[in-house]
Order: sequence, then structure tokens, then C-alpha cells
Amino acid sequence: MTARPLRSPRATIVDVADAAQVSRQTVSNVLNRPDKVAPATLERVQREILRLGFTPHVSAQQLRRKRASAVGFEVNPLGHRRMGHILDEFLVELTVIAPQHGSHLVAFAPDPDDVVAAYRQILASGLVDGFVLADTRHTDPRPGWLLEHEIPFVSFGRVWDMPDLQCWVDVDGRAGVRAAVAHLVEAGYEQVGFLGWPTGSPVGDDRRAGWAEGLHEAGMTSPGSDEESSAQDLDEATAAAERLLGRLGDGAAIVCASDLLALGALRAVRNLDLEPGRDVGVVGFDDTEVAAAMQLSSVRQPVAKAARVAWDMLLAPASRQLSSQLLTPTLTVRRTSIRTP
Amino acid sequence: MTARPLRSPRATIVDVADAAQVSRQTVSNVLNRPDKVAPATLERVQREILRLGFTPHVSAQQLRRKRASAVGFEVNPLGHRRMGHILDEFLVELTVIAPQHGSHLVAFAPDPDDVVAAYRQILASGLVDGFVLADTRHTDPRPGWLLEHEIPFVSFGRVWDMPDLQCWVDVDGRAGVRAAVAHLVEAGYEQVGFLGWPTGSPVGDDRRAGWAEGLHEAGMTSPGSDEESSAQDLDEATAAAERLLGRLGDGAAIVCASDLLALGALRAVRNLDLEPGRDVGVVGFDDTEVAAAMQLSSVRQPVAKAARVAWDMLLAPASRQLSSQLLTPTLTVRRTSIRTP
DNA sequence: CGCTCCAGTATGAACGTTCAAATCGTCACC
DNA sequence: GGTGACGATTTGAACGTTCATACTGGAGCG
Repeated sequence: MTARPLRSPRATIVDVADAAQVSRQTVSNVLNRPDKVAPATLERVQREILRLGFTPHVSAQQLRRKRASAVGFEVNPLGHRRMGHILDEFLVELTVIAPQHGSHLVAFAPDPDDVVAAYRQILASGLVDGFVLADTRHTDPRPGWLLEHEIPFVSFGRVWDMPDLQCWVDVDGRAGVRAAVAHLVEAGYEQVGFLGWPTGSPVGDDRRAGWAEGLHEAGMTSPGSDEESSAQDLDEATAAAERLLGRLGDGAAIVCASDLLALGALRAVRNLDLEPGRDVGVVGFDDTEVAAAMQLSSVRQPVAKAARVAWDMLLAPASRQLSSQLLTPTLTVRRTSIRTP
Repeated sequence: MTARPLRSPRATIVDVADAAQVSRQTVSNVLNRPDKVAPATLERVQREILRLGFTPHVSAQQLRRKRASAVGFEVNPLGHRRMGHILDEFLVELTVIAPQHGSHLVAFAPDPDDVVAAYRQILASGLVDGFVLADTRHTDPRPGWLLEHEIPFVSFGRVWDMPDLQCWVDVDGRAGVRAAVAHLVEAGYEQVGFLGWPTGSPVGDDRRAGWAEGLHEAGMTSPGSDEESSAQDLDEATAAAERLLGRLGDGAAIVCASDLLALGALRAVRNLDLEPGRDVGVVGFDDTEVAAAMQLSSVRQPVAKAARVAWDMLLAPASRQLSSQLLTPTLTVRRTSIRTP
């Protein structure tokens, strides 16, 4: 016997109940509290569920349970530019893991003029019962609003405005850069410079701090002239890297706050007729496709892990709330940080 | 008076009805068939809706209407690698437009071993009533299954196995490459070679055909030695481009089937101590962030437009089904295709 | 006047599920 | 042999909405 076509009216819990000669509630129990059902009954009902291809109707469950078992995730066309691929990857990982928690992900795109309104709307409509935030900015209105209304949420990325908030996961960029420095020293480069963004951005300053710490741990001191900064722009980055290279000696390496900056560094290296890796070490940050394409060593954020942690925090009962977590990124080593030719 | 906190029990349609001294159904009509409601009543009810901050409960609507007003969109960790940023952008654009159609987007990630099962599951659960497919491959099981079960869907990307299927939107890569050739000729390059993927992939062959057509339209003939192919790998692409450049004369340009291949071409150009743009024209495909970073001219897919068309096709009644559409991409001109220094 | 017709509004039922409480039989215990 | 207690199962109600239908009062008309 073939499975019933999906066009025909879906099998409901009552159909299963009739077929298995039990009541609705028993079928419901088979699915939700199997321990409460006698083994023989359990087996019989499960067989009918399989035979009829029954799948519970989520809307009905949401309505009755007063809970959507879904979280909202904001996407917006600008996120791409700012965060590169990371957010998309994060969305995918959230989605992959969602079913393990009996949940699913609803994507939504707010009106830029009133971001909070979109959150209120989608929550009030009962489509979701919490949110995963990403790309939190300074003076971001969202965390405050969500807290005020006691709406469950987790942020991917520190909530910089609220230092003691315990509901974020982030990647320890500082540790990542520190590891990059250690790696470069280990690889034999004699100096390690830093190409970052202008001071003022929390993320950028964090990464810069990682570089300083890395130097310190390696027993190196910074002469102060081994650092440059540039906006997230290739030409500017190239120029900054050229200035930096002019001040660094032979056998130096550059750690960069982003892959784009690193790309500028690579250009600068080539402009001096040097070979990345062999002559000058370069490490980027984020391990974007650019990095893969250019054989650029880069610090990789553990996005899948971040997604897992986000779910765990979101589902942790308010009673024993988990504390925020800083995940350690890993270094993907490619040619640009290998000194032997 | 401040808005009632969201924690307190949501306002339901009955609350509004009581407040406005009408019945449930009238409130429902105000929202769904305002023309059927007396002006005075309409105004009064709308005021109460606003005052109470009432938002219909989507699950209840879905349950009663027997329709989810939502579409599923498959994401998976591999899509990134294969399609670059395009799919993520497409997802965002779909999400942005969804509310205009009273819909929303549900993301889901199938088990790679049984992709169709995920589609069946999410449909049977009533979470969605249709799908937007992307990244359709040869011998893709999804379109056949969806058709067989008469499940509404639209594909972003031709369904190559089913030539006369009328439910896809795609980008006319051929036209894009043709335009790139025309642009390069216009810019003064005297020969235009092609760096593509090995024959056999429908997308790649389509782009190659666009190149041939472009040459033809420009009144140029292909000597047969002005074409090379490489897998989607930087080193291989670089080598292929070097071979190609060796055969092309001065003042030549290369059109590439992807930005990665173009990146290889750029490297090859620089390896010959030539300057991209000034000495050799290079155009890529997809206008990825790599292209932007490298100042690489590239063919850009009209992703937002594709998303709009996808929605229109999905919502078109089966009676007057829309025919599949090929959208024309645009060329983003950057330095690598400008001949004057 | 009595009839239909209609716009506007109201009522009962239904969508598919789970919660809360009730029922039923069995078994242990004093 | 009555009394709980407990495990397994069933029953009624409810979640918030919309469909189908019924009602209401006034206008139009012969």
C-alpha cells in the first residue's frame, strides 16, 4: 500500500486515534509523553502514525500550547555589507540545529525606520516566542526593549551597552588575534605588526588588544611604529599596509582585523615585489571566501558552536540562566603565514 | 496611558469586540473585508484595535483558514560553497518582500540523506503551503516530487531536467556574458577570451554560449585558441589563465564564468607583470564581495527582482499560471575593464 | 399593508491540538 | 473486604480565529 497522497486531507490525530482504537489524548501522549502509555498501546499507535503518515499540525499545537516553539531572526540587506558571510552562516547553523529543540526559525526583515516595531509585531502575532539577535550595535534599541518586556532573546555578539547582561554569545576576537600572533612567532617571523580599524569600534579595539597581548606573551615589545589603521576599504588598507611595511624590518608579519584589510596587506606585499608567506606573513580575520581564494591564513569564528550555545541559552529556564559565553576562534593556516617557500 | 506590557495576556479579537461593542465577526470583517462594515463601526473598531494593540494570532488564522501563508526555503551549509553569496542575498530579498504578500518565510535545513523528507515534513506540519527552491541540480529529486504532489513551488534557477516547466525564475547568464563582451569591445580591447568551467555544467555552458554570441555580435570570430577552462579553484584558474594569456595578443580581455576564475585571471595578469584593466581586461561573474574588494568588473544577478518574480509566480492562481522568466543581469564596471590607465 | 431585498451585524460551529479533570480497573495494604 | 493509590485511558473544554448561516431593521415596491 502506498502512502496516501499529500493532496488528500491530512491525517489528523483523530484519524490515528480511530485507526488505533484509542482516544485522541492517547495519541497525543504517545507523541508527547510516551512514558505515560502502556507499551502495547504505544506500539500500536506508533504503527498507525507511521501507516497514515501523520504529522501534528503545528498551528494547532501553537494555539493550544500558547507557545510557538519558534524564534525570530532578523535579516536585512545591510547585514551583508557589515558582517560579511558570518551572519548568513550563523542563520544556517541556527536553522540546522532548531529541529533538535523542537523549534524552527522564522526570518523577518524590519522596516529600517522602526526596527523594534517588527519585533513587536512578529511576537504579538504569536509566530515566535523569542529572538536571536545579531549584529548588535552601540545604542542598539533592541536589547533594551526586549529586556523591558521580558521577551526571551540571545544575542550573537556582545551587547556592548550592557556590560553585565547575561544573554549573549560572542567570539573572543582578542584570543583569536593572540593565537595568530603566537602562530606567526612560532612560524619564525621576527616582528608582528597590526593592521586594524581606527580606534573606537569595540570589535576592532578588542582585536587590537589581542595583538598587544600576543606580543607581550611572546616576549616581544611594540616599538609603537608597528601598527597602522584603515577603514574597511581595500585601497586605504593597501596604503596603510604599505606604510606599515615600510617601517617593519625583514621577516615581518602583519595581523589584520579583517580579511579585507589582509587583502590590502597582500597587495602591499606584492607591490614591494615580495611574496606573501615567504617574505611577509599575513593573517586575516573571519576566514571569508576571499581568504580561501587568496590562500590567506585567517582567524575563523566557530559559528556552528555559537549557534548551539545560542539555542541553549535561549531555552535555559529563567531560573538558572546561563552566563554569557566567549568562544575561542580557530586559526586556519594557509600559505600566507608559512615562511618556508 | 502607556501601551499595555506585552507580558500581560495578549488582546484577542474578542477583547476588541467587547471594547467596540460589536461581535467577533465584525472585528474580523474590519480586518479582512473592511468594505462590508459600516463606516462608523469601522472607525470605532479600528480605534479599539489601535488602542489595545491587537494583532491577530497567526496560528489561529492558519488553523481556521487551512493555509499557512508562508513558504519554506531550504538553507544548507553547502549552499554557501556552491553558490557564494547569491543564495543568502536571495533569502534576504524573499524575506523583505514576504510581508507585502501577507506571508512570511520559514527557513529549514534538510537532512542531506533525504532532502525530500524535510519538505514533506514541514508541509505536512502545516507550517508552510509552498516552497521556493534554489540551487537546483541535475537529477534534483525535489521538483519532480513537488509536481507529483501538486505542491506550489517556484525555483530560483532553471529546472534543467524539465525544459517545459513553467515555474522558475532565473538569470540569463548568457545575456550577462554577452553584455560583458560588448562592454569590453566597446572599451577598446581587441580580443576577448573566455575562461570557463569544463563543459558539462548547464550554467557554465550557458555562459560560454553567451561569450560566443557576444563575439559574433561584435563581428569578431573565435580562433578557437581563445578559450580555457578550469575547475572552481584558484590555482587551477590561475594556470589556465596564464595559458590563455600566452595565446592571446596584446590588448586582450578575458571574460570569466565566475569571480573566482576571474581572480585567477587577475593573478595571471599580474604574474606577467601586466596591469589588470590597463593591459588586460577582466570581467567576473556574480559580483561577490571578492569582486568588490579587488575592483573587479563583474556581472551582477538581479537578486531582488528575482525574489519579487518568485513571489508573483508562487501566488499566481494555478488557472493563469505565469511562464518562467529569464532576468537580465547587469554589469558592474570597475577598474579591471577600464583600459585607460 | 405586507412582501422582498439588502446591508450590516451576530451566532454557532469548526479548524487540530493539549490541558485539566474524570473515569476505570487493578493491585497492595491493613 | 473495604480503602487508597496508582497506572492507563478517556472526556470536556479551551486556545483565537474564520466560515457558513442566521438574524435584524429599514428601504423599496406592488
